[in-house]
Amino acid sequence: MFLHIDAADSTPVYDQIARQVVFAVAGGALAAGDLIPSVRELARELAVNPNTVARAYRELQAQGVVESSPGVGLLVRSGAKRACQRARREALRQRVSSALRATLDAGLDPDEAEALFRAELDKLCHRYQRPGESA
Amino acid sequence: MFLHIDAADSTPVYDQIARQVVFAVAGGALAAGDLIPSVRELARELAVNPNTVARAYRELQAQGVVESSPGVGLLVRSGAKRACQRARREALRQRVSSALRATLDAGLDPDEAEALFRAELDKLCHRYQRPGESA
Amino acid sequence: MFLHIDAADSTPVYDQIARQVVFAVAGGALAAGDLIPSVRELARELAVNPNTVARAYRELQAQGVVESSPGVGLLVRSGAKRACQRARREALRQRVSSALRATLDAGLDPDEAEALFRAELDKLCHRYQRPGESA
Amino acid sequence: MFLHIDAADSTPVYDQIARQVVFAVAGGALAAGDLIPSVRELARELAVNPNTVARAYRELQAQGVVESSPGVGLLVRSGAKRACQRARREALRQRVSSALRATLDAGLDPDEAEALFRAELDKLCHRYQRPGESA
DNA sequence: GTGGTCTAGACCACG
DNA sequence: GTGGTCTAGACCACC
Repeated sequence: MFLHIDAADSTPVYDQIARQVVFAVAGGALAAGDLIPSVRELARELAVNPNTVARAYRELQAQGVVESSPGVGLLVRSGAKRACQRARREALRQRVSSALRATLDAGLDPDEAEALFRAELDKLCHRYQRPGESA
Repeated sequence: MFLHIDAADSTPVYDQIARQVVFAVAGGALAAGDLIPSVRELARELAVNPNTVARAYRELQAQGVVESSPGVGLLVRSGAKRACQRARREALRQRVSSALRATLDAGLDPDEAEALFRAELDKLCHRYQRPGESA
Repeated sequence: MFLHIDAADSTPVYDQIARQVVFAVAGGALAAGDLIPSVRELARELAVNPNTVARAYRELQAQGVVESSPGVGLLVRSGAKRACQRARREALRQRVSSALRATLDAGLDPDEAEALFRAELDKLCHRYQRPGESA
Repeated sequence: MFLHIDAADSTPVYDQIARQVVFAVAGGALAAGDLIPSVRELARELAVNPNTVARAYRELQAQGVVESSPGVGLLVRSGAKRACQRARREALRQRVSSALRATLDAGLDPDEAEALFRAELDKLCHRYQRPGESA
């Protein structure tokens, strides 16, 4: 399963679920017409309250990412991919922007902000790309 | 006054106040022994409830940033500067790190993350440094 | 319920609540994973304002004794017991130490301090152990 | 001067002053008819607000420990010594008693309370009586 | 139902 | 004047 809940994250669980579904559609892991996991199944897998999953799904329906097919489940809508990519881009942009704003507000100059950014990026890349993996 | 409340910010008002005091101490705007603004005065200036300011100040006391001098006010503690600088650095580091993690989790590769970062940094710098100002 | 408020005690109500929860964890009356009484419930039982209980609980969270499970309640954290025992021991030690220091500062010699201590201990033990109960 | 202010002590400064005068009378450091330091002089020595000293002296007058001699100052009253000794005894008794009560309330049994007491007494005696000093 | 934030206003202790 | 405590009640997010 492509979903994971981060208890340390301050964003609500239902938001984490909805966001990850959007990102999965944006990245192609979920394609138009695909069935997403049932509320009960996902709730069991993630060990969260079914109401929480249901709320995430409700928001995804409201955003037009999925649609209900009675008796079948929730399907990824045909036009959803492009919208999800836009949403993903915007969400990331906002997050990066606000982190930068906080940094500059705190009195660091752009060079220091950049150094901070590079240090963190290097740290994180070691998790995604083991040294020597990609020549 | 060095404090401003951002109503759009989802972080609680009392947290914004406490954080900005910590940053002011880290940056030297407030030095050891300085009296910070009184609860009532700051509440009036920021147009918030005195209890909200009091809560921010209570947390600053708990963190050891300020200490109460009964009948006088709250004073910046002598050893606070270094701790505040550490706290500021760590807060910024965490924020940048989590923004980057979200970016990479979403499937962007490091180059795309960097491009995103640069674009936002350039946007923000125009607020801090008018074009052509510094060669 | 294991909690009681002593109105005659000059220590704040929220402190009495927090301390008693710490002591309950230290003594095993509350175990890791246990749900502590809800803010509203405890406020009703003790006949104090919910905000007062909330403040006690906030401090317990800050101390790492309990953690919030959104929509569920406050749970005793897994590692809390040992820390609570340490905190309890230290609190008692400080109190005894300061009473003794005051006694010696006042000019009583150690033997007089000891006599005073024994007299009070005997007085108090009669509340905990009826005369003749234990040889 | 026999007075010292402990900033770490949570009891108010004026209380510390008044108490120490009472203890000085009880111990004979101040005798009936002695003049206690003037408000201004003591305030300067202790580096506290004159109002604070004045308040301490007001309480001492109310308790009948000192009396005003217009144009001269405040004198220790003739009958004060015995009352001060009683007050000192009672203050210490209460403090020891409340420390013991807290200890027993916390679940320690009398033997543990005694062990705690002895440990602290030994610690403190090393400050008052250097090893080998009194055989 | 849960906790979390905020407002409003009273009262007290200290200087 | 200062901070500290407590009450009362509103609104929100989450489950």
